Amino acid sequence: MKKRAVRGSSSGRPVMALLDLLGRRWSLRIIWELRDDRSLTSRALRSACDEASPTVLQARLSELREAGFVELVAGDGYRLTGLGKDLAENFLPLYRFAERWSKLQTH
Amino acid sequence: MKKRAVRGSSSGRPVMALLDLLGRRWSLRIIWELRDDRSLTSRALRSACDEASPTVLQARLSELREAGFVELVAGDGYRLTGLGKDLAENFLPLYRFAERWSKLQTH
DNA sequence: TCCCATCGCTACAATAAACGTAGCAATACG
DNA sequence: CGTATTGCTACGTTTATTGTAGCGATGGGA
Repeated sequence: MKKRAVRGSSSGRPVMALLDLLGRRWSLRIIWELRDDRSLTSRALRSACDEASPTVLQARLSELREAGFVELVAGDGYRLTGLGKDLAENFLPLYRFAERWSKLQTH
Repeated sequence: MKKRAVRGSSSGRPVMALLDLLGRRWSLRIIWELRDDRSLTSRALRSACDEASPTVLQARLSELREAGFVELVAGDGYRLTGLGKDLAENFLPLYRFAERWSKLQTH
């Protein structure tokens, strides 16, 4: 029998916790959809995310809110916090890489 | 009845495909563990990844190899390709962010 | 007031992904 | 020959995600 954290892999070093949070389904996508100061209602976000299940979207939103990356503004929907924008900024090179990479993929 | 891709969310825009690949469990972690030209055997990688199941690790490795990010060098184990290093480079700001963020978390 | 649309969010059964353990074939070294 | 390692797979169990439906609350008209 092996002991395991609630959702392991984040034991110890700090980077792991973020990789663990972002390595869940739709986490990266949500941040992507909220980039550039976009604000989306829960349903608009669901549409943007390819009609993903509201169950898991709410779960991710809760986690991202608890982590301080996302906030819910009454009457305006979800959007990135200052910290969340900071995170998204750090994603920019990754997104640019994705563009280049996708050209290699479809060749 | 809704039609859905094999592992959806990557439909259409190119960035999605990468987010989809990296948004799977252990993907980000594997790249992290292979950073800085490290080369790890499958079992060493398993140890590094908190004894994750070899089933899923092999699956991720296959996907990452197919995507051209990781390669298996006979007698040396797994390591990042040139493209993989390029990807890892684009992760650097994210890792640095994680360090800062983790300090806010544990407060 | 009533109707109706929308909001954020949840229940719940069905399906897919990941886990944990064990072990295979291949290779290398004694 | 044995033994240890490599990459990798089988398979039953557990966990995560899906898909559909619907809740209570809120805001506008009519």
